[in-house]
Amino acid sequence: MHPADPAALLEGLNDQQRRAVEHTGSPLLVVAGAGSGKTRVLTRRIAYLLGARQVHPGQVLAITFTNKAAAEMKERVAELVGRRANAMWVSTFHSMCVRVLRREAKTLGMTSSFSIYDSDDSKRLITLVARDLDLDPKRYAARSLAVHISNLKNELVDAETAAGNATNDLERRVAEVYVEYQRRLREANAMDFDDLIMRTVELLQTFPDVAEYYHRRFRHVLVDEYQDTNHAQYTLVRELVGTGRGTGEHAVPPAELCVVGDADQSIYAFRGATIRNIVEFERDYPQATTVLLEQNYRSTQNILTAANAVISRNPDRRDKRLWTAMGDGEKIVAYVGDNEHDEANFVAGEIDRLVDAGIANNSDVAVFYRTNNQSRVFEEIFIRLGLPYKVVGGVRFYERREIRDAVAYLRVLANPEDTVSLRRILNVPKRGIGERAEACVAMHAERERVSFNTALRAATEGRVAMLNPRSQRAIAGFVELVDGLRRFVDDGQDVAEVLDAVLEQTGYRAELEASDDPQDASRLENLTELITVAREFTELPDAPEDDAPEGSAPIETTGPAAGTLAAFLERVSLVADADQVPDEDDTGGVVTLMTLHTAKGLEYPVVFSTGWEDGVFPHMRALSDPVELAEERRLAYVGITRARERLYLSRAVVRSAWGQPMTNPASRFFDEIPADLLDWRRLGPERSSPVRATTFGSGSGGGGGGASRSTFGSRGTRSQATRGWQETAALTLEVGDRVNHDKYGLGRVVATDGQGPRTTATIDFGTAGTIRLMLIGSVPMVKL
DNA sequence: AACACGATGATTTTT
DNA sequence: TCATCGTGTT
Repeated sequence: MHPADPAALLEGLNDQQRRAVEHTGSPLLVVAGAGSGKTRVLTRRIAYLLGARQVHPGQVLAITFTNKAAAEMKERVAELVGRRANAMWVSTFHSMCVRVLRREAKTLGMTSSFSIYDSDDSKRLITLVARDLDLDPKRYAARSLAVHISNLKNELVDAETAAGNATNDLERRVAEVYVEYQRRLREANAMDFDDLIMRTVELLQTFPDVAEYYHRRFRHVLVDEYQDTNHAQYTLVRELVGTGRGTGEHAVPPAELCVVGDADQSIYAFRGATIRNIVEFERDYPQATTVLLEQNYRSTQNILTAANAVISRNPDRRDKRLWTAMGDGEKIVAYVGDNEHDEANFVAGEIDRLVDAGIANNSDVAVFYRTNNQSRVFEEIFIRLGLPYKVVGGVRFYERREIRDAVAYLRVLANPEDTVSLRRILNVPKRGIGERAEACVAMHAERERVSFNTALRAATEGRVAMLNPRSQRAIAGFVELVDGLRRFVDDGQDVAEVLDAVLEQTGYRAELEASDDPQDASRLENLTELITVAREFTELPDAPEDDAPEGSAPIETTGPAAGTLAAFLERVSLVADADQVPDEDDTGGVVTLMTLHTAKGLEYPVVFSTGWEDGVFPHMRALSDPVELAEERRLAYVGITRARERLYLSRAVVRSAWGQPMTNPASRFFDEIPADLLDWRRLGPERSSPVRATTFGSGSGGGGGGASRSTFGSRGTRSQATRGWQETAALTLEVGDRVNHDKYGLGRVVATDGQGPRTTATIDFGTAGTIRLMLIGSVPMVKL
């Protein structure tokens, strides 16, 4: 049992943290600097509500941005209060809204089985709409239209209002697309991510009974990462808290609100997040109390001083100075490489040195960069040195084509009207329903004002104009296939079984198995993985017991019953993190590579923040815009403050961008760090005698190998040189050698053949197959 | 309907 | 550089 002794819950907190935990009544803003124990404050506060203030756990709503943060918060609260934590709503903005919306779907004219469209689905639909409206795809790219519409939704501007407000051509076009896009979403019984928030707001604002229900239920609302909220989310929170101004039976006093955030860590403005929400919190909630957490429990003072110095350059900022009782620690190591290979080589060498010296394990180390493509050079070198690593981010599991195809089938089974998913799988795998046929069906749908699904069924009866008999038969086959699979679902089969049947009966699996493209082998593995996920999902449903406070109406659990297809789809739609940040207890440990954005919220004893070049970081597009530059600076602040003990900042003089070598000046952020904090290991190539381009002997020169090779020649020279060097180093292969190929992955040489430039190697790439490759030109492969 | 080719253009991305 | 997209060919 957890007596949740109130005094114990305040133990070990500093004064400010304690104030935040104990504060009662008025809205509370906790300005939590990086590493200042914000999660601790949130979890203790929740436990304190329960333990000291007799709050029922069902009255608590805690909102985060990520599933990971929600899971962590729930776990840490459970450590304090035990199973009572299960009765709380601790969830992301989006899953919270889905819960509400599924419950109230009818009120909004939807079915509770509505599909959730992610940005890819939404872009597809917008493409269709734009095409139907005859918009020039050059001037009105789907991606850009999607961004515009998303921005409008984030500002809670609906399609009709957008149409009315449009003052120029672009805005009018966007509004036109927006109107039609919403019509199609409704028709497909679908909502996009932004709708989830916007429509929940709409629901609460339009239906006082619904709002009252939630007002009575949630007496405490806590919001994490408040600086990342956009206007819609801000309004949602306000509606959830309520004004207490209702009359008669609607008079429910406002809920107690506690928001936690750090304006200096707002790095998602490009997604509509507005610091305004945190900067002006006090104006929005006049009686609000603010608590400032400045004591840092993560980093050394040198690291914090650097972070403070950089962020202080941002204009219009509330001053905040992180400090620690832990001492100065090491200086920040700085390094200038001749090129990105040199830089990566330095990083790898340093990691090696730290690990050898027993100062760190691989898992203690993270390498950050501004853009994903920068990971490549690190991967190359780490592979060559046998340094285990993991890249976090990039193409995620649920974004892979095969996974999306499989999920689209499931979505169509759950929601027959889901047009985007339906059209996605219509001819996947190829079954002879081409563009032409699809267009005929779409035409029919539009003319008859019926859904695509209905039109498809009309096609099987020959009621669609211009459709040739062959296509008609193919469509009939498809419809039959889907109906057969749906019967499977209706029979109550497990999700994994349904998925298996989908892959089998559609021939999807067979097609991949028959292919000799090694990528398809990995696709097959991913699908197997998806089935495993589905199986685990049915076997260990993690739906919590819902336990509403006494006196309030009982409330449904998560919506769809645990383990069902609907529940699985919801999980898949709202949880994108199948790829995880490696655990520190991952055997032996791996170095973690990620973008600065992904790094937010994490911490590592050793951090390498790389690519500190004007044009890279800060990014080119931010150089001329003070607002964007300020956001880049916050990104620098986030990067710096991830480091606990050792921080390395590095740049390369020359870096290849899109195949062209670029000479970039040092990042301006270097100049913003007090010089005495920096320990420059290398200031760059000596100006007087640039390192000569040497000829490339065979692989003897270990150690500094690539590092000292100059790239100061002409452009052509550089790329030739690098390539030549990789050739000799990587391509002297013997039977038994292990290699890593860009496309085929890890393999072992089983045979070699031929001489000189005609040398070939036969390599067993495991599941990707055995392949014979010529070792000529720039082979995308390295020897391990 | 399916494939092959050249033009294009390319931050960051919790949901 | 490299993946995606639209166009043209078989």
